Amino acid sequence: MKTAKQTSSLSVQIADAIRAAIVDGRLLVGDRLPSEAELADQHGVSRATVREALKRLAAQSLIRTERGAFGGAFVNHLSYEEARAQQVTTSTLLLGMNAVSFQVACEARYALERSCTALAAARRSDATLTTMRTEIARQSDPDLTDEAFCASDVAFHRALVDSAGNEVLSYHLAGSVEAMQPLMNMITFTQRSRAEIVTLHTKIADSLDARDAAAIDAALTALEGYTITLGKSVLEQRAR
Amino acid sequence: MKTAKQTSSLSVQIADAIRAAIVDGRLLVGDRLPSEAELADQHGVSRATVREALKRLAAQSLIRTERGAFGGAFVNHLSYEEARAQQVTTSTLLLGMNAVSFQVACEARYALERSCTALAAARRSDATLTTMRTEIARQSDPDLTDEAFCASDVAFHRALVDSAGNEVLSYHLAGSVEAMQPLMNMITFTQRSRAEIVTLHTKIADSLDARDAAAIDAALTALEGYTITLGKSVLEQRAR
DNA sequence: ACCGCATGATTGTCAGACAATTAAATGTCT
DNA sequence: AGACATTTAATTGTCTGACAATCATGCGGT
Repeated sequence: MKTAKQTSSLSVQIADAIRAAIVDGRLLVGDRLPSEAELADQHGVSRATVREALKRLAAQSLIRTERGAFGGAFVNHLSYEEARAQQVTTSTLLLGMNAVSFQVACEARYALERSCTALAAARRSDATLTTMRTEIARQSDPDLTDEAFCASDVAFHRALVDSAGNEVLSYHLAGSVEAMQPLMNMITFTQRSRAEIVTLHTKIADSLDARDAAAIDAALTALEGYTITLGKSVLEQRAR
Repeated sequence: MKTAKQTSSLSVQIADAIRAAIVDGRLLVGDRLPSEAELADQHGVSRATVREALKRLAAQSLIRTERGAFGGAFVNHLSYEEARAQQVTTSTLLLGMNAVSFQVACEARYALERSCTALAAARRSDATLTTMRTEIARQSDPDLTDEAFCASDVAFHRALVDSAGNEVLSYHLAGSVEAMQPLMNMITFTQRSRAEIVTLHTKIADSLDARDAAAIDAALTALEGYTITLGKSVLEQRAR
């Protein structure tokens, strides 16, 4: 795979060494790393270099640091929330930097979201259904700002994927849905388009209520088509 | 959203400020940030603090640094590869640290993978099909180590998701498949289980060749069931 | 025109210092 | 003895100043 990384900086090498120790279990969650001074000694570098290495790991939420006596760097417990936040940052930037067309992103997002329909139909709970109905009601308010409408849209889809009752699936899907938000925010929602979306959301909620996976699938596909249409019209308008 | 982060360290604050500038476009790909000395002046901190902030951003692949005259920190172009590598690191740790059951992880992974079947059936290319057939042939070699078998398995599924012809979808799916590898490595493949997997892989390739999305779906579901069975037997064996 | 070399800008690393924070140990009062 | 205040020691956060390594540029010599 990767051979000799010719000349990566010392701080990178140290960060890689510690990361490897965490990933393959030589350091467990909650373990305390040696103090910065000790690490500096062990690796034969200055404290500043060790600190840069630790900051790299902290940026990936692999470790957390506490100050004071008996403080130090601890292997962090990566929660679903933290992991999702990082995934969203990465995915958002990926979409923004690679000139991904709205259509391709949308296609991916809805293809992914449809992967929860079968499980959701089988396992749906009243809690997520209630959330979905609540968000639909909110989306029907004409005074809602575009931003709030988008946020409610995300909450609605989040509830849908949570209905599948699989945390790992929720993590992946919620991440991909949220990462799309900057692109979705390009769309200014007219009252007519909002009504159309609310209609489709209602269809999704009703189908989920009835445990009809195929109908959820169909409604999501319709939503995908409509969203792409909206995106195209925005692009055309912007061209002028 | 988040208001006053009471007492986050200066390096975190500076990293957040720069990250925000990148995410919402005030800094574009390829732009050069001010030198460390200038940033230190601007923010009224020492160079060491600025450096720690930059290392945090570098760890997320948001920037890259070059040495020498006219070097400095540049806003990085986040490639699909880099993004996927980060996603895999995060997801792998998430699975490892949260005592996710093999069954739940498997269920999520195959649910996600099935989201590419419709598009893959519609757009499949000879290139990906060839890759899949090649990997199947490799997997039929009885002398293959468990590790190599797993690697080939990943390559096979990677080719399947690439068949959908949507880079964004490939990024998400390949990431979730790869993140499962440490869990998959727990399974020691007997010759009989390898044969069963090769059979199902062949069915997937044949169905993709025939553009039969439903059949791919069914084969993936069968593979999911078989994998979970294997996982269970490993757990039982380990209990003794 | 070509080669080599100095030069300046910039990051990478180091050493040492001090401030801030925090848990534990110690002391003090009731 | 127990509650409360103080000291202490360990540790991270930050600063300062320095030097080494790297590299585009331009200058000078041939």
